Amino acid sequence: MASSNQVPTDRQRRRHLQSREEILDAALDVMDDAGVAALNLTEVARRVGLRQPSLYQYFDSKTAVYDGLFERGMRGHLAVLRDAAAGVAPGLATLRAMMIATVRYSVEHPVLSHLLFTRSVPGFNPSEQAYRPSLEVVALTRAALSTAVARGELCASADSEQGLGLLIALTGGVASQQLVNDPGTGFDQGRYVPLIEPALDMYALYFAPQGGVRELARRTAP
Amino acid sequence: MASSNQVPTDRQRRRHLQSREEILDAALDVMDDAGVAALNLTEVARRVGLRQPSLYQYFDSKTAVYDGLFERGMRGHLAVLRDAAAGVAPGLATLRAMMIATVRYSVEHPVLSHLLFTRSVPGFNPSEQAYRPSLEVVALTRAALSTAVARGELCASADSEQGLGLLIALTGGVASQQLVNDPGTGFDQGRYVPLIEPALDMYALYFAPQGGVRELARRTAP
DNA sequence: GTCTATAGGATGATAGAC
DNA sequence: GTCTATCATCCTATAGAC
Repeated sequence: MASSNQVPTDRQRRRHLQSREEILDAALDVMDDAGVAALNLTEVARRVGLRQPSLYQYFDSKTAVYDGLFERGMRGHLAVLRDAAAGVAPGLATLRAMMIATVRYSVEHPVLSHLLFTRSVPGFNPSEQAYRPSLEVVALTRAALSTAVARGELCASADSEQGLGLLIALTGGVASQQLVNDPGTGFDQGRYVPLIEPALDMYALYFAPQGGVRELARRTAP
Repeated sequence: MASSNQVPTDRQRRRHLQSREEILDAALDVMDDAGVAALNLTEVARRVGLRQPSLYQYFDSKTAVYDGLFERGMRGHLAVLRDAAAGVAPGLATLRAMMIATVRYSVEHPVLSHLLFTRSVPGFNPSEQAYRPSLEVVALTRAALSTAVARGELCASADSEQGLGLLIALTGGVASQQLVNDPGTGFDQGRYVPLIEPALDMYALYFAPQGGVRELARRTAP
């Protein structure tokens, strides 16, 4: 009895975390209906079957809810990238799989990608912990670029800030165009999703290895 | 005296329109400080030297203010594109100038580009009139693509929905990366702005005309 | 942990005097 | 056209009972 109401049991801890996740689910629903910047704790509480003040047992503030979603989104993105990379050969094939996975993740989680990849919520800045997974995402991408160069699939200049920046710009550009111009459509039906493959071809051509097309063009120039 | 308080004079009309523009200026300032979704009519009125209810002489609602800004942004974008196209040769050089102008416009007007190119304001949808200039933007871009093909600077497949989509994705991707990852930095200092040139090179290489590098690579393949 | 009650603000929009 | 006054909400967050 000494510690019965002092230290929570594992079971209590699990239930608490489970409730947090349910609240985050509801918050996602609300934002999906009303817009990312229109998160409303009263509506979240209603959907989860609680009164609004009860949410403060699970989150210290509205910003903390945003932060929880941000962390969930970043972890999710990292997870699908790892999955994508695990299923294919290293190097260029991995880059391709990662780009496709990122566009798919963005299209299938429009609210999260708005929160992750834009500055659409006025007061909100993610905590260091919530942001951390994205460092791993960048590290994975750099590693895949480096491997593609080592395997002779891309020229050395691809493994640079410029090469990384162009890849990210292409990926984000395709995903953003799909979300803005064809919202509500899934990955398989999206009108702009098919731009992924030519975008990747374009990238691979531009960073073709030495002896590739650019070198050929230079050598055969008049 | 018969019509003195019925039909406004030209001078009155001009002053009215001028006040509208001042209100839009103040609204831009507010959004620049607090975020695009945090537009606040009381603060706008304060900055323009009026009381909040007086704004309703110039705009029917808060949404109408957003719409006025949207139209201004679209007209501005169209104007810089026309300027950019007017100063260079037709075809590929025009495409290059238009892409640079678009990234510059986005970086120099971050609030407007957020409003124009994302869905960051929950309830807001632009009116047909406000949206109209963007149709002209697309028409200009298509024309430049078509001209570049006709001049033999790009292969025929560039003048397609795919060619247009890739160009827009590249442009928006670079601009978006600059705004998200390096906000507050100008066009000339932006760390991601220099991606424009390689992005254009990448595009031109991918859609190189027949007899260009891709054709060469095919012919000299083992 | 959940509730009721409420503090404490902010905000969009309208009515009506001047 | 501009103002004061005010309506009508809506929302985050806290206090304290159970």
